Amino acid sequence: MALRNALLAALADRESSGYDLAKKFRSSVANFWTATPQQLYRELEKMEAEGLLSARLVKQDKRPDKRLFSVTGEGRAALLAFSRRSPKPTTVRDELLVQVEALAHGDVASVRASIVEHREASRSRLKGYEQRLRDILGDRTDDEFLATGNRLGPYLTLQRGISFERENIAWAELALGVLARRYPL
Amino acid sequence: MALRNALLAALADRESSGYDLAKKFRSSVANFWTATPQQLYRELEKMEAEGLLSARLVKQDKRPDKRLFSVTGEGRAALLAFSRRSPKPTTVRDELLVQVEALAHGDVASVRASIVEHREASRSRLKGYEQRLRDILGDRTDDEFLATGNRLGPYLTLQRGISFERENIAWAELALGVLARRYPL
DNA sequence: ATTGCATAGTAAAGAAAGTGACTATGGGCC
DNA sequence: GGCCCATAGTCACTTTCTTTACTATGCAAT
Repeated sequence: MALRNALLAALADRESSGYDLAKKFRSSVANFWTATPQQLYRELEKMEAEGLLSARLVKQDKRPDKRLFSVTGEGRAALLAFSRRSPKPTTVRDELLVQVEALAHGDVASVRASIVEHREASRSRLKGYEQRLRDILGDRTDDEFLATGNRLGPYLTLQRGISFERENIAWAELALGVLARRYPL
Repeated sequence: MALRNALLAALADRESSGYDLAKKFRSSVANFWTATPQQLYRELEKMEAEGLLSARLVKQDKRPDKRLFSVTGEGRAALLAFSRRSPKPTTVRDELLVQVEALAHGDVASVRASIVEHREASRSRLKGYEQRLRDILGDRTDDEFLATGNRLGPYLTLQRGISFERENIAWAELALGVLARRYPL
């Protein structure tokens, strides 16, 4: 009931295929909503059946045909209605932090390795977000963009993604420092 | 397959009832893992059936009887095995950010109100975490605690919760500032 | 006297999500 | 020629989660 809205939000800007959306969910939407490609394809079918989306088949020469989805009037109405509802509280699922919580009952060396992995993944996502931010800004400063730009929503969610990843990295450094001190190699 | 580990982590420290766990998941574990009471009761049953937990009935005078769960040897082994697995990537579900992403297609006044609500909820959780941190530290400084304390895991996850909520608040301020500028009341 | 809150749970349907395998085309690499 | 990668999906199965609605007890406030 909520993935739909993330899809409507993504499709409201541009017509896309399931494949395009899967990439977008992997690279940027994952910041605030995660979904697997299978989920997307399933949900897109349902939404088309319910009249929120319309689809058109595009034949391609050099690659497989694709279906491009776009938001219908009904879909736009649903998105507007969603924007008026009070959003559910954020939910987080972070297995690494479960491991850290149980540090005293687990394998410290292994958890330490997981923290390092996690930090590297955050660094890599952070780079992607920063690149994307530069793309949105173009040659404008943040301030010029905020005064006149027309992709405020994506700008704001991107900022949240950036600060989240920065905090992930800072936290990982803290945790590794603590572990180095208490559990020397 | 993963909620169990969060439960094992919570129970490894102290024997608890389902009700206790529900409170803990609401107030602190929610930082890195969310679960409803119904999920917990169901999972606890399964885990007891599989031998990861043992339960004992405690009769109470002034309130309903309760069942206290504790981790068995098998449960400890499962937790150790979990700590050695590579954790799945963090997943986030944040409806507010979906609304913000679709700002241009939604009701800005309503989204603004949601951001304010969200900020207040973060402030309140932040206060709770800071209190909990003071409880863990007692009269020690962070540094003394890190040198000798014995609840390092909870300390670290709490730090992550605190920085997360601080960033939520800072982001909300940013977003409200941007909206005030672009969509004056 | 009743309402509301905290404690302590249970039941069961239905929606959503995750997992793994599979089909197909074309391009580039070695 | 064989292999992997990117594109563009589909299918089936299973697990997990959410939602809604229940049962009970005792305390405190109005």
